[in-house]
Amino acid sequence: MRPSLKDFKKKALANPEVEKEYLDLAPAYALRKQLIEIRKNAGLTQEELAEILHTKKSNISRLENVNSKISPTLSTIEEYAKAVGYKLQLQFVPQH
Amino acid sequence: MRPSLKDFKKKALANPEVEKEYLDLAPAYALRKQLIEIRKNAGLTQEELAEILHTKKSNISRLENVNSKISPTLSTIEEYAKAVGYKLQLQFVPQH
DNA sequence: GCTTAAGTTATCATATATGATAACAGGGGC
DNA sequence: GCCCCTGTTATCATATATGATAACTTAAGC
Repeated sequence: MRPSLKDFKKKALANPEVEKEYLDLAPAYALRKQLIEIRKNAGLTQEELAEILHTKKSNISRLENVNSKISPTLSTIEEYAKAVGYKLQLQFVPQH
Repeated sequence: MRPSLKDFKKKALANPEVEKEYLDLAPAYALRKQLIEIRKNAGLTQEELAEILHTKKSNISRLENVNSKISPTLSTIEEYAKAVGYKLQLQFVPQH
């Protein structure tokens, strides 16, 4: 029997309730999921997107990866979004 | 007679139409204006906000300044927003 | 089972954002 | 006029994001 952290995550995220908590928990996680989603919408692989952005697939992976500890710059996110046909909008919403 | 770049900017931004073009032109500019706006809404000076964020007012100025060439990290913006009572929301909107 | 495609992880080099300090500019109040 | 408050700018040191390369995992296809 192998370790099952990945399995756990997969199953947990398949549960809509857990999913929501997961997204609420850390906005950074939500970002990664959105990035992946819009890239897939564009029908691109990490490698293809990397080429458009003149970088390498490993860097795209790092950007999308939930386990990543980096806090990307706005321009990185903006360029990523643009490359897959989206534009980034920022909104500041008052707390409560 | 003194150079009037600042005057020009002040007058230009006072014009609603120019204002809109200005904001459309570069999202980065819009960001700076929003940052200043939410800080003022919180009734804080740069120095007061700097203290909350455990940094210095010169760094806050750099962040807010339109002439700044930096592309801040998401965490920087998030922490700024939180400190003045807002939360940051990211939206990816399809082009056209 | 092998191969290929897609994504991950580790590592290092480089670029850039951030922190700190100091000096300066402008405005308002007195 | 002189302060004080607020924000700006320049500079340097440090932290961190990004780029590049290589090796690895996993799944899908045959």
